[in-house]
Amino acid sequence: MYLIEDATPAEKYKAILGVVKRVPKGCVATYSQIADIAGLPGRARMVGKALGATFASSEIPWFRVLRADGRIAFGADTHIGKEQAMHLSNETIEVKNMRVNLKLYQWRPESLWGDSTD
DNA sequence: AATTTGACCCCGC
DNA sequence: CGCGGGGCCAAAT
Repeated sequence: MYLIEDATPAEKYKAILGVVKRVPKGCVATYSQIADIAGLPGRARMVGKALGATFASSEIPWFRVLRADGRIAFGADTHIGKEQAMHLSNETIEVKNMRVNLKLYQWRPESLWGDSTD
């Protein structure tokens, strides 16, 4: 059986980016969540690495990835930070003080959450 | 080849 | 909310 853990770094990055692409418009995910879904639990940092390597690729919704507390990973005074906040706002995601309410916008993949009639 | 760095996270205090 | 400490691992020094 193929384990992503045994794959080359390049393959891991591809797996990570593949998950990021699946984050739906209007939703956000956290670095650790992406790592977890990609089959790489505990590798949140690698998600940042992967995104940085393919930075601003039009195919990848990098701006939908936030830190564990819902904060944007860049300062409010940085160009990239403002750009990310703008992208999110354009998707009707409310960004206050560089932070998003995960309770409201976090992506819930059905494969992991099952069909709860919450 | 050893050390540091980085779009991170979790725990305890 | 803030700090320190440990974990994580590929890439850059």
